[in-house]
Amino acid sequence: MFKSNYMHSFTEENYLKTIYHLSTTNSLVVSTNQIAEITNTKAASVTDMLKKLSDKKLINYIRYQGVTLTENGKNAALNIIRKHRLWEVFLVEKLGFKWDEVHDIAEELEHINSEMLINRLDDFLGNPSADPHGDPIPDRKGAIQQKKMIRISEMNQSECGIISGVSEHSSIFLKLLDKLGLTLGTHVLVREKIEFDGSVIIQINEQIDQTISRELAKNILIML
Amino acid sequence: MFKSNYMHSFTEENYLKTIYHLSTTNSLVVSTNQIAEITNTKAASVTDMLKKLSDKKLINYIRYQGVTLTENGKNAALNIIRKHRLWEVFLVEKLGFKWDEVHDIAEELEHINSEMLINRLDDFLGNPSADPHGDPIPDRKGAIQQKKMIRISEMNQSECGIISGVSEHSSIFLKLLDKLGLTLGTHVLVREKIEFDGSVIIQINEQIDQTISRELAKNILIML
DNA sequence: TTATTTTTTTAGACTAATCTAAAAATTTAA
DNA sequence: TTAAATTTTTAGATTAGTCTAAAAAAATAA
Ligand SMILES: [Mn+2]
Ligand SMILES: [Mn+2]
Ligand SMILES: [Mn+2]
Ligand SMILES: [Mn+2]
Repeated sequence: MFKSNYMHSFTEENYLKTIYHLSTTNSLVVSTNQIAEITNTKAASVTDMLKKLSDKKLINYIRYQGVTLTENGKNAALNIIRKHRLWEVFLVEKLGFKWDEVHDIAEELEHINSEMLINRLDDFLGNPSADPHGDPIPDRKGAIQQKKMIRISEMNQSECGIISGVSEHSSIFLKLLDKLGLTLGTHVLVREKIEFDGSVIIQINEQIDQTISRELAKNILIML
Repeated sequence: MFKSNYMHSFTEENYLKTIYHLSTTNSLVVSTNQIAEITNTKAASVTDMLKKLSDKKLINYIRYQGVTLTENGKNAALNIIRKHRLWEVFLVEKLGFKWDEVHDIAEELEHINSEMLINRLDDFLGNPSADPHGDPIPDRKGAIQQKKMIRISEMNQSECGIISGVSEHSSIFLKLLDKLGLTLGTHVLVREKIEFDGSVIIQINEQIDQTISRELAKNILIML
């Protein structure tokens, strides 16, 4: 078993992951302040770390201009995300955790360093393609197959589909979805879109109708 | 779920575990140099840490006189050992690792902090009482049931028993035991003790006879 | 296009964990 | 019971990651 990639510290890994998430959800180029906000640090600390990651050739960094991940940096980030999501599957599928309970534990487990471990875990779980929140799991080469999903708020009247993901991962949000029966795999049909407040009336699993707020509709992802 | 014990750093946890192991295998009182050797640090660094652990009331420390664990320190150490051994069981039983491959990974996993996680893992594994090396697993209260075992080197001629543990955990030693068929659960009968070099002729599983060196005989533990 | 606001970086300091070298205490040996 | 050797502690530095305050650059507004 040979060591293919360099070791990065716990902290460096968290920065890389943060930059990856920001660059895929917002603009490709990520700013110092954005990173500071997510990592709960100050801009000055971020600047220090950006210099270090740049020295290690994990990011492309020009003063005052924001950063992007290099190929190496992107691979490192994807590997951490792979580990995070596989551990989340393990916690839910094997240990019986709820989907709103696993994130914090996975934040710790994602830093365990063993390629053999994570590949065997992957096999043990049956090589899942998505985590408990519907997020895709990169394969051992870092390839990620993004499914096309739209938010309920973007659906048209009488369109239907299956709940396949969420764009908000807080415990309070996920527990609410549980309560409303809006878990992954649920069939949703848009009955009516209320223009006044952005709320949406949906039919759940071809049975009851329910009104959900715009906030909810914006954060539930549907595969048509 | 309430937080019962304070958080300790990764490093503090490793010192506590080291002190526990030294105080149970050697004398109760542990010296600075012993700790330095196991933790791969220098005596000066150990002294610094001992002051910190003493301030936190995890050890009883008097300058120049060595340390013992307090009740809190012992509980913290046992909790880490519990996690280490449960993870080792998981790696072997669920992911198919060999007993010589799991220690280093468990050294990382033992620092994951979640009581809920470890208790669920315990249940998932069927509440095992020993790890893959035969070492007892403390229960969730820290209680440990030590089985009485003796080394092959201490057995008398024509005594027999079951291999139930090892007192050496290096990969090279464990792989050798595999090769010789001396894994946990193997039945051993002492045929003859060679005085000249301390080697022992044993019968394995009521079948073939084999001569093992004193070094081997000293590190294999038997339950009579 | 100049002035104001916002963002980012630098300067200097702090903490945890480590080190080397030297001093102090303890143990062992003569 | 004194001298020598060993062990342990202190003193003073170093590194990673963080902070606050101030300076510099960029973006926005007048
Ligand atoms: Mn997560
Ligand atoms: Mn997830
Ligand atoms: Mn081990
Ligand atoms: Mn073990």
